[in-house]
Amino acid sequence: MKHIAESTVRRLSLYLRFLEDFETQGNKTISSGELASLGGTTSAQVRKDLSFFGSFGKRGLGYSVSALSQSIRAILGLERQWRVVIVGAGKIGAALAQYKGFRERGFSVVGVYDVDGARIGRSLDGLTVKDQSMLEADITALKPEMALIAVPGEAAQAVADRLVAAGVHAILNFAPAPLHVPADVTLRSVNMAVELEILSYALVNRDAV
Amino acid sequence: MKHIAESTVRRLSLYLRFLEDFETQGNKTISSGELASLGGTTSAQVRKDLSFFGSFGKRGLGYSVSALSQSIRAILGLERQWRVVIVGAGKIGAALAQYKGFRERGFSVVGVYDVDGARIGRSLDGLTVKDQSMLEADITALKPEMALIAVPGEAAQAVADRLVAAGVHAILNFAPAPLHVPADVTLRSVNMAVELEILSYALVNRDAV
DNA sequence: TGTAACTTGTGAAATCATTCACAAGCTTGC
DNA sequence: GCAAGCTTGTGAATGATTTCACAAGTTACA
Repeated sequence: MKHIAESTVRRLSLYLRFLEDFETQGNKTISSGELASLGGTTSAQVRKDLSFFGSFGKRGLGYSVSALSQSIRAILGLERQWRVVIVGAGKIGAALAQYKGFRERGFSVVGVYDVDGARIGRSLDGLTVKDQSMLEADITALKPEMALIAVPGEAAQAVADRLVAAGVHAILNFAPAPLHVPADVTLRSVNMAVELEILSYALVNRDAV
Repeated sequence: MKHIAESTVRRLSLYLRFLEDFETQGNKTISSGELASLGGTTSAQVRKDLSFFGSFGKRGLGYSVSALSQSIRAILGLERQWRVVIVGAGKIGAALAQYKGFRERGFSVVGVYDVDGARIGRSLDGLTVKDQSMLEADITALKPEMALIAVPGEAAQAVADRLVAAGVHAILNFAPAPLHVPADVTLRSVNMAVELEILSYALVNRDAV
């Protein structure tokens, strides 16, 4: 298949959320225009995004909410459970470990690790924080597909290297540091300070934005 | 000034981080190529990003690390302190309130609010969680420029409306819900589940990514 | 059955972002 | 002072993404 833009994948994930909300409200069908207004985009954008993957609607009627949800779940690979480990049990790591939204959407946290003795052994929503030295053995045994990095910036690259060596192919990095991984590993980073700085830019350049 | 792409602003924020690291290592100048390799981009991209704002380098030599840091800080509006309020003192809100990276970069958290009596009065790194009913009065008194929303999805739009009515012009939303704000308010959203779903897509479509 | 009102799917056009490629400028060393 | 070696700044070219605009399919209803 042709390469799909990240912006398209991100929007599909949002559409899925709206479809689920829409379904609980008892609606059976939805048009591209309705979906667009929920997500702050345009109906043409919605239709184009979906068209990369096939034809899901009925002309004159719109999309079946349940069928489209199902199709998007299949496209995104959400019909299965994904196992996730979290490295770093500080404030952010602990918050992520206890975040209900992950499990609801099929992401199951199977391990939380830290180097700090004061945190090891602590219980987070039924999960016990383990010593980081157990990371490799656990990855071998539990075969998590994804990892979240929530350690200080200085430690992040070393953690990423260990995760990659142990066989993890997808990493979501919350540490404020640029990470380098091999081409066959997917890496995404969330940097809260960068997000605030973009807001700062917008505030001081209001006319230009 | 011409409109600047968000991708450019985001990279500027990253460059600034690399420049600061680079400076603590005692380096005086840096070339666009070095800056690019730190950030996983190209030297042409770095030069183009900077060229939107002026001419900061010396041909044959590169950029003065300290002068460029300073220039980027000015561009991003980071030469001043920004006051931030956090609405929602659950796991995510509390983690954000205690995140050191914000204060280090000039973002000062001046208030944390919640509706839950069990959380009100709790102390987070010197800040006391207040009842959400005090939000408007505090915004009037403290004049925060930015707000972080870390409440459940269902409550997020109502919080956003109150923030906007009270005069906040920049919002960073961590709630998993689409928010609608007037055009003169800058809104950004961070949705962790979406990030994981993009990883999921990448894993099931490895060849296509 | 026929018509009016919708809505999709999609090439084509327009817009936006990145990469190329090179003239021009600065530094160093002889 | 001059040549060699770098590196910037930037138009032009390329590539990617979004928007436009409309033919074609569907429904509702008289």
